[in-house]
Amino acid sequence: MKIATWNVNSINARLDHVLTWFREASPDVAALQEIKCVDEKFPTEAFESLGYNVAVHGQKTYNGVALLSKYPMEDVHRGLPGDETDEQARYIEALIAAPRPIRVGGIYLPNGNPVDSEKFPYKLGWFERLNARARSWLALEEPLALIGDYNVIPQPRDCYDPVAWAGDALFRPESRQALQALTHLGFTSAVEARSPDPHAYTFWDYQAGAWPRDHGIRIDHILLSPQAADRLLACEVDREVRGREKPSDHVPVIAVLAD
DNA sequence: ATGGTAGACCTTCTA
Repeated sequence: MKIATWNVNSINARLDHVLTWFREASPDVAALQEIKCVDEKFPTEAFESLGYNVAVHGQKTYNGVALLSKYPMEDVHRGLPGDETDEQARYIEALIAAPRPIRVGGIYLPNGNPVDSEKFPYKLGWFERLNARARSWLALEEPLALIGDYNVIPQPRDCYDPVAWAGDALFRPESRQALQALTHLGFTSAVEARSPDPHAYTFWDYQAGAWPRDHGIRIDHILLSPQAADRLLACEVDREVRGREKPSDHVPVIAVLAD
């Protein structure tokens, strides 16, 4: 089973680019972030024609997440529990009804910049809610994948210039610590476990020639519960996609689990 | 050199 995550930076501005990749890579399950549209504007039929079931948690202009699955999806939850006042569409989860079922959470974690604004505590609070959700799912000891744009650079080697990123919400100790705390609940990072690339960047800014200079960062992650990690065969970052026409600033990350 | 790009949407916010 191929499980993918991709921040597409507007699904409708990038539909041809995204569909081309889906035809090539043909993931069984995919989580999309930053669809930047309400549910009714999501191109559901285009994905259905490729054989996917579609679950969307959209929002006007900003954020928005979706799950696509070749298998039926059950027990779909939209929004991260723990704060009824949170109106940002950043989380969707479903039980993928494959022959060996797996629960998948699609994550678009808040950016958190600037750190002296309310956005940084929002990021850390969101992380606490995510970790609480993860803890309760892990207690079931079932296959689970929490995948998406975490907006966290885990280690200095995961960015081209750690000094340039010091102080940024994506690299602040509080952010890295929250990701580490989540991982230490019992998750395996698929990229760290299986990617041959020691850097494995997943994002290159549109500005300042970041892509041609390979000024990237690794912020899109696939975290697997022990029952899912036991089946991990391979993981890759599809960086070639960044060099195509009209790309997203993120590229897909794919994990392959034994069926 | 404090720049630069992209998307949604309508003037500025988010990333």
